[in-house]
Amino acid sequence: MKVGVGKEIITEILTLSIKMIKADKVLDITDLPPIIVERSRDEKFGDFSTNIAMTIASIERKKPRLIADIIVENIHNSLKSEDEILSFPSSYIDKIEIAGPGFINFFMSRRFWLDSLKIVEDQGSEYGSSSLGNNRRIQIEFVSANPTGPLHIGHGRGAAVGDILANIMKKAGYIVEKEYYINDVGTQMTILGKSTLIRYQQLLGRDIPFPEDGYKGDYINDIAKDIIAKKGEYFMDQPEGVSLPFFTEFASKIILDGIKKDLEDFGVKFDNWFSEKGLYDIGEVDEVIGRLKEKGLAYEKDNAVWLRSSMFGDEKDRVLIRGNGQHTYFASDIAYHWDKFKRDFDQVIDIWGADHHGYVPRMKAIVEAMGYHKDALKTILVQLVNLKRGNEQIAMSTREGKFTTLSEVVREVGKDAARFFFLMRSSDSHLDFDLDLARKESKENPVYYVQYAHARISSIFRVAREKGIDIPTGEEVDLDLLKSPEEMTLIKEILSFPELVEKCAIYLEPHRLTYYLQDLASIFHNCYNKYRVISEDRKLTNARLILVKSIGTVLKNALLLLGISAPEKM
RNA sequence: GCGCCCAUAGCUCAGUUGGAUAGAGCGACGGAUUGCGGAUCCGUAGGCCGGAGGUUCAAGUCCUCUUGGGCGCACCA
Repeated sequence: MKVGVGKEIITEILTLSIKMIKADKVLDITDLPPIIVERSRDEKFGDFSTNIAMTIASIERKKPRLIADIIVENIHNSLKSEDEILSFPSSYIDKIEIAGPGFINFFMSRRFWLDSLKIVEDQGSEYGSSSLGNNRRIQIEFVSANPTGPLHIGHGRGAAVGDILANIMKKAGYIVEKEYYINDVGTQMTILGKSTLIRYQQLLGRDIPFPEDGYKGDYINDIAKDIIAKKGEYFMDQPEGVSLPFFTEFASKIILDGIKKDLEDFGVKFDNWFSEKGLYDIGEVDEVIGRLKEKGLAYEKDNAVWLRSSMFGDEKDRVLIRGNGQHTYFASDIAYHWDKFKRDFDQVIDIWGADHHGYVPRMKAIVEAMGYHKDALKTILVQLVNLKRGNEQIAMSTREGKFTTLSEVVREVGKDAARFFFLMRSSDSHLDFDLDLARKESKENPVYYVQYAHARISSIFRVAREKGIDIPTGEEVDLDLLKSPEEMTLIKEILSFPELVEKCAIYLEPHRLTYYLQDLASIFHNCYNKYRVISEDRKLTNARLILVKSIGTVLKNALLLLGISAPEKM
């Protein structure tokens, strides 16, 4: 018997029914559209709905309600049939209605929901997993900030989105690799080295101006001091050809270590740190440009090498090697993505700040030029973050080196609140991050609200134990005692979790998780205030303990996906 | 000038990828506790989905135009 996701049951019976209708030639269905079953948006419309009658109607040019009638009648016959043609008991379906322009609405029985609830306990921490991904390999690349300064709050949002999406994709049955691409060559690195060198010289008393485009943050001074402590005045009279490479490497290493530390404190761990410099070292950039030339996709003009990206939907061709012989970042990005695809990922996902959106068509173009389907690369653009304290906006200026860093935010509000807040909006919406709200310990703060629900459940079990009530297992409990509409709503919400995880994975929209958690917590708190879990009625107590335990499991599993703690006490 | 994103309740935002009577949180107002955590709950008010056309059985959702905001348009990164 297949218990659980009701959609599967409904899809099965619809498929069977339509097959029979076709076979009996009751209806002439030449071109069957996909059968889509959805959770009904309103209780009045039952638990599951399908618009299949309408989609068939539009193809066959018949009346939708007529087709719905035929389908429903056939389903009734199947349900009544003595032959075991269905993989589930017919008592799982209470009622089927045709409504509106031709929707078919399915009302599931209490027995179906109560039976289904058991899978939550059976699966425990695995609950919510699915085989959607079929072990397909995907890579998610995110953050990838230049090692020229500490991560700021915008990187934090990207980090949260990437890390949590990775957790979701794993839960949905993908094999996921998280990667950070280190831009450790090029102009910005040179500027970093120069900035550090000049600070070094200034600290040692040389009166020289600081460059306009230099990195002005205090951290540069700190690094310069560090070099003085280790090397003294050695570099004061060295030629730039000697000192600059040292300063560049020294500074970038310290900054990168800082980035790693910040990410670790934020709960983000990468599987792979990929160096751009490494691409040059093994000659991959030149190799890929050579191949593109062979295929006629790159050409020389005006002393530079160009990619024929306009052939693939980009608005113009782009330079790969400049007239002065230097590669553009685009060149190494091509080599990098070529390398990614060589590593045999079924899907590559790049998460970028929205200010890079102009780059998307270019990258898609190159993926196609390399012979892959353009959807093999997906990009998520994360919009910017405004930091606020209550109603007051906190000014951020990266140019001047005064900006709120990720580590400052994490230190102030904690990792849990920060991760949750970054996921409170869809990625393509601007995000106002209210530091005051993130610290508040009341229901206004959604993180506390959700964690509180979990702590409250833990507390119920503490009390139960104190009263000598053993925590029951599903086998010995009569779930049929859960009769109130609020309890049914809770059960249905719990049972929609696997579906939610799949939706997050399919649409690459991890923010849905925080909305789900708030809904679930709210329904639980409501029910909690209305009914007592622990009462004189031992059987009812047991049934409710099972329900509450299942809610706790889902809250915990969802919080775990967010990388947020599920506290027993707060 | 061209391109991308956004516009939905006073505020901040969801909206099951085209479905039925558009939702939540916050804020406002009014209520709830001899018992499991009041760090909670319930109720009320609040809408021309920025505007105008179009596509179809059906549009907040898709197309065109338009208004306002954000961000990009280098042989920069």
